[in-house]
Amino acid sequence: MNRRIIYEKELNPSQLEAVRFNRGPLLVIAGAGSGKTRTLTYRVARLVDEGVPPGSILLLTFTRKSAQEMLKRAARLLDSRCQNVSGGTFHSFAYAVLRRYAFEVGFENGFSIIDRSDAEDLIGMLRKEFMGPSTHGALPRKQTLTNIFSRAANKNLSVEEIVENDYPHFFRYMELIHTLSKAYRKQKIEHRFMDYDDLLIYLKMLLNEHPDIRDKTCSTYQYLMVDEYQDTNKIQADIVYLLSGKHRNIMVVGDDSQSIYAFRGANFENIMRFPDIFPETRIIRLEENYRSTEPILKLTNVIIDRATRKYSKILFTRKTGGTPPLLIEAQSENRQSRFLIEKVLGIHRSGVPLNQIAVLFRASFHSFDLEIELNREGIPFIKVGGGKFIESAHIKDILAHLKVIFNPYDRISWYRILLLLDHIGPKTALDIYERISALNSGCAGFVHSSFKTSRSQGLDTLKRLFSDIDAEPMSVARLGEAVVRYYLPILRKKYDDHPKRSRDLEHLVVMMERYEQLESFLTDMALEPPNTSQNDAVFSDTSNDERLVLSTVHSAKGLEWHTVFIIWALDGRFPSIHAVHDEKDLEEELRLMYVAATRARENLFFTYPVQIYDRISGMVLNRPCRFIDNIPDDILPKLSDSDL
DNA sequence: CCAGTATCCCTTTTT
DNA sequence: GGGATACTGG
Repeated sequence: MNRRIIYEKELNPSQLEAVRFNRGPLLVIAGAGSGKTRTLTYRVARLVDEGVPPGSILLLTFTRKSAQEMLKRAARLLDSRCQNVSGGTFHSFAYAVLRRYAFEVGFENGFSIIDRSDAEDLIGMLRKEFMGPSTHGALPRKQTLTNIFSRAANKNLSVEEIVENDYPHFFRYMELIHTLSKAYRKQKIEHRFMDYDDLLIYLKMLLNEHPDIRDKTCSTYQYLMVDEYQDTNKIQADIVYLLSGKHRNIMVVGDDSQSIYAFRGANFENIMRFPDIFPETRIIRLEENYRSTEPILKLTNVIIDRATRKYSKILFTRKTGGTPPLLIEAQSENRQSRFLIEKVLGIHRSGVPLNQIAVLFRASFHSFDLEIELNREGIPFIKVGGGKFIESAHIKDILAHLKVIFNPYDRISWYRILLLLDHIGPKTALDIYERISALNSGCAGFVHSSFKTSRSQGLDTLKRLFSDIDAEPMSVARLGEAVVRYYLPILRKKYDDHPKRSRDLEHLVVMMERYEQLESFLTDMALEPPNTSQNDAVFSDTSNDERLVLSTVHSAKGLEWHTVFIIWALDGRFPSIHAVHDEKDLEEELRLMYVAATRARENLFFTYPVQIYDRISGMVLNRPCRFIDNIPDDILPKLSDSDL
């Protein structure tokens, strides 16, 4: 049933203008809590309402979850047609397009996506290969190399430029780094791998070099909308430009003050320069904040006021009253945790559900002590961000087996699963892979060969696994079960904490139940890995389960809670010690703090332990975060936990 | 050539 | 306090 939407009643004038905007480029500068999502959903609904075919609308967002959420909301506003709007991340969109046109970008036989750690493994193998005795130990580690290559790709710069600017101390190995970069590129092509960056690079290339495909794509997607535009990078901006084609119906929404992904190449200049690239751009500002009370907004305005470059906008709210934020000095880390727990329990008792309270922090490990205390007190919580689940070795082991089943020439994964076996080291593993590759008959080649390893019991078991799997067709989840069954003995031998880890494996199998194709499971694991760490949190889509939320600030983007605690508001932690020497990095930390603080509706607390010795820097950290230091008491009152 | 032990490193944030 | 790398003995 088609609900009749009365746009002018449900939206404020600025939102309404954006929603009614029809054709051409539109830039919406949307302050925190100003109804950005609302504006996007209403615009989707309005377009569909007026007869635009849903399939011709493309909504690009930062996570696929937020795209789905918006389309669901639009469907609730109007009707189910909105669910047919195309939505997703740049990466998932790129994947969808490239799968269709793989041939045109030189991947005649398709490709698979490798995630960050796969890329590191591959680069690590090459690094070992190319490392001579003279460069022993001095070459950047594999993570650093991966970083360099990825930055170059995302910023559209050469590897040389990145090394020169960001890693000058490695400049003398430039030649070798360059060789490695080329070798990495070659390996990826040979093995039909694309990393995250490649998805964007090849999409851009495709659109650039194939005008016919570009025209076709542009006419398919007549209306483009991009959310979180402040966190796009150069290639993404180029892609947006190419996609806007002749129709130039491109709406981008963002807040330059909330740009927090520069470390992965995002450039908030994209949003600043948008009107230069599309000179006929209409700019709309959303400045009314519907989220936070006045005292909170007053503080966040002070925080962001210290940023140097931004679109000017002044947020205001009509939510007067409310308590001012509070800065609390705790005597130790543990006292910080205990203060927080007490406060949480108090607020909870006064009627606020636990899932409406969030604890935010700069880096994932900042919550360790708190997690221990929460467990001790039996307070249920969910931790978001930090990417633990998919990163853990046992999960990667299982995925490696599945990847080999999907692509028997996946060198990284073969290497990984062979190394798990007794008496097989790097050399033997590579030899075996070479054989499999030369035989060119997939897993069967492996199953039916004999290898001259003296003690090859492990190999026989592995062969049996693959031949069992080959014998009968199984569902994705059954496949997972078979691999887990095979892997369990290895797990027990490898880890003392195997009970906990084997529960993770069971969860993984449950997740697999949702998939019909192994390929789509593996793609999702690479493109949209579960964001929460371990435990059953992964599956509970029920948003009303009662758990305290622990989250990195990055993962909290776009969300809001009744009460927000920002812990470790200690200079050197937040802002991170690594950022304090660089003007630009520091400003990003400032924006990060702004994002954190603007998540709060009613209550906002900052806490920091008064004195901490930092091992890494060898420094004593004893100042509160500089972004909230020296703020007048009437805006940010201060308190010590020893006073309580 | 593998496996076990010593040593050093660094520890953001994520598609 | 952990993970990756380097070294050494079997």
